[in-house]
Amino acid sequence: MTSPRSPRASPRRLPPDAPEPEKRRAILHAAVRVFAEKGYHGCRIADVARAAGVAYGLVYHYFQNKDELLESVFAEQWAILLAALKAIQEGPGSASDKIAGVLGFVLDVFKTAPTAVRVLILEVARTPKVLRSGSTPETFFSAIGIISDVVKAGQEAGELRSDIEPVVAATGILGALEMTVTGLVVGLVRPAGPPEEQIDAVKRQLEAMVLAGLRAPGR
Amino acid sequence: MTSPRSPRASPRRLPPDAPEPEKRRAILHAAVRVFAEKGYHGCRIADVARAAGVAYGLVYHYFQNKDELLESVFAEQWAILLAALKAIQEGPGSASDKIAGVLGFVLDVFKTAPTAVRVLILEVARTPKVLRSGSTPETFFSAIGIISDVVKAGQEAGELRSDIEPVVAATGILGALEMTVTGLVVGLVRPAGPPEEQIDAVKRQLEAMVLAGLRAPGR
Amino acid sequence: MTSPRSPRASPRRLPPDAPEPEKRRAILHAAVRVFAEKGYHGCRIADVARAAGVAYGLVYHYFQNKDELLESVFAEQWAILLAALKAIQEGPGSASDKIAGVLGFVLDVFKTAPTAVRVLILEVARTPKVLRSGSTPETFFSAIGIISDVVKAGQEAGELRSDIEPVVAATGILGALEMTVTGLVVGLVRPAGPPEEQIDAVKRQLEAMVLAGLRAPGR
Amino acid sequence: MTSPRSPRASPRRLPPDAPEPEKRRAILHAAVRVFAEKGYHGCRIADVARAAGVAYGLVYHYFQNKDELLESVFAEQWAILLAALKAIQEGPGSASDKIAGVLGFVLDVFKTAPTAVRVLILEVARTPKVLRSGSTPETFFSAIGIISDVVKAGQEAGELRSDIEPVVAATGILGALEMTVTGLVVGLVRPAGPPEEQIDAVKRQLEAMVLAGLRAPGR
DNA sequence: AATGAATGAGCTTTCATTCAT
DNA sequence: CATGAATGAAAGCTCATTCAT
Repeated sequence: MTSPRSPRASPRRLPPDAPEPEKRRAILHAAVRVFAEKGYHGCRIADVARAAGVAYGLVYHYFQNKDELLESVFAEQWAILLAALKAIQEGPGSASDKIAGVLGFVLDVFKTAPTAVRVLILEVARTPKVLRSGSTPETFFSAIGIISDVVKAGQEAGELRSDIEPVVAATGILGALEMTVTGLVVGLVRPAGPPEEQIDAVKRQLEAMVLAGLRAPGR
Repeated sequence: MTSPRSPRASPRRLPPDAPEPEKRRAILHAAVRVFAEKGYHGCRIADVARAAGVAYGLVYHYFQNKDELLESVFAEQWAILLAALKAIQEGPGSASDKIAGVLGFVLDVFKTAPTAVRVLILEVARTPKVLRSGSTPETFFSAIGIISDVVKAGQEAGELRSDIEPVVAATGILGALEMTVTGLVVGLVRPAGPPEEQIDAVKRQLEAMVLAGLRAPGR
Repeated sequence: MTSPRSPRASPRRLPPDAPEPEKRRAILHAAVRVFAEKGYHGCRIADVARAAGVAYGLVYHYFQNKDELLESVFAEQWAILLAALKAIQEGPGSASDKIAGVLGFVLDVFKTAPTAVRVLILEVARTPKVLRSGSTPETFFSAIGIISDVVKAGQEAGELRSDIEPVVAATGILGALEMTVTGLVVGLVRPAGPPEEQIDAVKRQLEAMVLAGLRAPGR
Repeated sequence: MTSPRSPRASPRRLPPDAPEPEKRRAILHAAVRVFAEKGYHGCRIADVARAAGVAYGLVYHYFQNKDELLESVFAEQWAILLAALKAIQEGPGSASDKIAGVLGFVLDVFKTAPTAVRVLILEVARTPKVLRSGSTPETFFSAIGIISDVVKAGQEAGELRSDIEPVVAATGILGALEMTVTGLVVGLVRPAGPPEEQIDAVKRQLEAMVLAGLRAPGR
């Protein structure tokens, strides 16, 4: 990985107006599945190509190299998450509502696309430093930043307790959320009832716990 | 052709009474450092050998292969953590005290041995499922189990709220803790003041937040 | 950690209709030469690749591993021999004619391609049992079987003596043939005259001896 | 193999009067068993040491290196065979008697020590050229030579046919014998009856065939 | 004599990347 | 755009051999 073999100039980006080629999408989606199953390092380009039903070399037609492929996968996933977070942040409602909204959103996505979430959870921010040169870390920081801002706003409004730094709060929230999803993914957290309701139950409990931990005294 | 080479008779395990060879320790410690720096996949056996100051082949004298080396590293680290968790669980004090104790322990270890924690955090439980065939997953489950038991005891004593399943609570606690440590590792969480006090501050805030989230109403 | 890496999906076998790639042939032929010179264990894949004039990795593109390469070499050589034996068996002539035909065929092949014969002689059927898991042993048994059938037919026709079990006879015939070729290969058997005639002389003598040993009394 | 790492001067030979150390014998015998099972290249010094019940390094105390160990094994086995051949040659009886004696001797040895024969059969004269620098090939030639002399004597006495060169005859005889033993080893040749008698039956048939092939016309 | 930990060259195998078609 | 054969550096693993005890 990251063997800087030939820092080719052209970023291989399609002209901004052209629609994204169908096969590029196929590769990207296949990559998500394969990464989810074997992890970034455990999979070969050949695996992705096969899963996408395209030829070996085509991957290199659309992506500079393996790293860029990973970056693209992450970028796409994070873009969705970030957009949602931003929408929630800028939307109406109290800080508590917004935090609950974030928890709910992630768990809902997990209900419909557990694989994608799994990749985000298990691979992001777990890859060696070298990889950290792309856009991934900034994006990760952004996510923390948004939640952090929501918390700060809540504190200033007197709704949330002020003795906890927003960054620490945001980190704790995301951590609890992430580990809960991991628990679901791994099968550790497995409440009674049909799958759908299981997740809803977990969502309610997590929400209650997190909000109680942040609520300003007397509220 | 390769005659199946009778599946390696000696499990390469030292007799249980013999003291651990000095060089074995050296390799294990070196592995922690190298994994921390480059990640499991990013490092070569040669790196570990060099860092340990031993010959290449000696690694294979003490460990079956790269995987077993990783397993051993994890096993050792987890053993320490689990022992501490158990000691806290069986010790005196209320459920809140014990939970605070767990948070404090992990953050204290981080203060003195951030490298080891980093390996545990960034590499463990982030490797594809298949890998989970060793002792790692059970150990991870054990950790969750212990915290979960502490929570349950607290609930039965009326000290902690009962509307949250112990497993969900335990997962949330560990998640918040882990992400906080990650934040410290990555440099995201970076409160003012000298390093020592920074961590103490984070510890206090995390503790307050977590306990408030679990406290039974009216307490 | 090595995710089990789904057992190599493609058996690396070309579709039965496609013509064999030129380079695959080149590798196979080079392998024969190199095995002949250094023996299976004494040669490296690098040697074969160099002798074939192809890149290192291409060997692994066409063959699973070193063992499979050896198997392929053997399979090819044996296939030729077996086909010839079968043709002789099913052709016209008495049992004696057919046995003489077999002796002649092998020694003729040796005249034109001593290298290939050398590989077959020195490497085949001399490798530990375990190795025998491929197709080699069955093929070897087939060869014995064919000769054995020829002998049996000759016995039933009253042409050959009946007090010797066909299998024993076949084994003796092939053994004498093989050792003779080995003697020629090693330079032990070295009659006077130019090479061509040397071999012919040996052929006549071997034939006379073998047939006299099998002839039915009174013929 | 044969990496001429340090052509140490001392041949590691014990003083000619001293009795052979018990452990040296143990190693030699273990080597025979292990070679028989896995072949020369398929076995490790560790295998031999373990089979002999001695420590790793002791093998190197008694033998220069792996090659010398193989040489010693062969030398010992061949010495037995050669001594027997010579005894037969110099003993009384006609050429036919002597040839029958050779066949009988080898098959008898096989009855009592099939393993040792197997090593001689399957490993000797099948090892890459490089190894041929020791005493092995000469010994092999000697065996052929002795039989060859017996044949020649028989020809001069008018007992055996003269139209076959003694070397060719000797090669054929040994080849038939060797392949027959191989057949027994591999389980290909498997006549009816209890094991003991099976071998005797094979012996009689082989003898009849070989002698008929060599007898002078009119005898 | 005996032991087995220690060494390291060498070999097999993998797989990201290139390129001719 | 698409293909997949071809390349070769890199890394894991083996095992003969040495050496301190």
